Amino acid sequence: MASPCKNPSPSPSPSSSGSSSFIEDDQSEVRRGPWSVDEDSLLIHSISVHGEGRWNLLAIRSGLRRTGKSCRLRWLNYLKPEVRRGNLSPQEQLLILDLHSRWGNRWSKIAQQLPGRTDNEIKNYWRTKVQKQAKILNIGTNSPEFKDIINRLWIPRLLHQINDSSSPPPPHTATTHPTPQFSDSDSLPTVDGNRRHFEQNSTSSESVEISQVSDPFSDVPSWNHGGGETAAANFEYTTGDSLLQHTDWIDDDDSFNGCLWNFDGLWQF
DNA sequence: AATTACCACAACCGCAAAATT
DNA sequence: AAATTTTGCGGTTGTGGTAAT
Repeated sequence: MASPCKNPSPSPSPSSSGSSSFIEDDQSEVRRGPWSVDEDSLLIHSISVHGEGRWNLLAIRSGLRRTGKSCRLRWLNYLKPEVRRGNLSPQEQLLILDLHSRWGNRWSKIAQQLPGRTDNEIKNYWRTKVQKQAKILNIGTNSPEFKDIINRLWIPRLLHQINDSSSPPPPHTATTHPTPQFSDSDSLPTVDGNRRHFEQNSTSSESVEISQVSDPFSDVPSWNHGGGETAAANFEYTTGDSLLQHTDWIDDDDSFNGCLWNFDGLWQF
């Protein structure tokens, strides 16, 4: 395949460089690879005149030597004014984790719940952040173990970040965070304007609470500097049906713990 | 300073469903 | 009703940028 590139405001004028990253055999061939500024302008103009849709026709009418498919993708994933760029907020990450637990790899469906985010972006997030960790831990993203990790470690950390950003730092004494219900819940995040919140499940017995015996984040910016004790051990997850206590597979396996600390990287947004 | 390894993500592909002719 | 075209989706890839060595 010809070569797209990480190019937030494409692009270094491929036509002038003769860059090898463009497949452009002759004047009649369709272009592939990164879009140039001129192409973007042309596409935007063409859409403003003809509107979205009928992408093949639009590609022809615009004079772009691109496939309709390529035009559509460029517009939807990059040029469309609503598209938001930049790091996913903790709230957005939380939502993605939750929705993926319900819907699996239904990226477009998940993206619909995150205004301005594209399915491609969410997919990339999942692959680069979530799947990577599963790979490091040598477990599948669908495995109960991995879901447990998400519930125990990832989500509390995101909640902590959200708390930090939305209110003054909580006291260091034990705090209780109301948390969304993940994975096993039928409740869906709801939209309140542009803000989202999670509806507590009607059955309070299923609501998830984190009782922080101590706050693993209060003193250190990242988790992996503590040594023997895992952060997981500092949480209890009450689900009503079960009290998720730290499991043997977490605490007994040093090599696993070593891997677990790789979660730190996930928070470096 | 040079090299290597890894990361992030834009853009591609194939396929299937939906819409149109 | 069948054929064709368009649209949308999920998976994958290639490469520039960056960090590590």
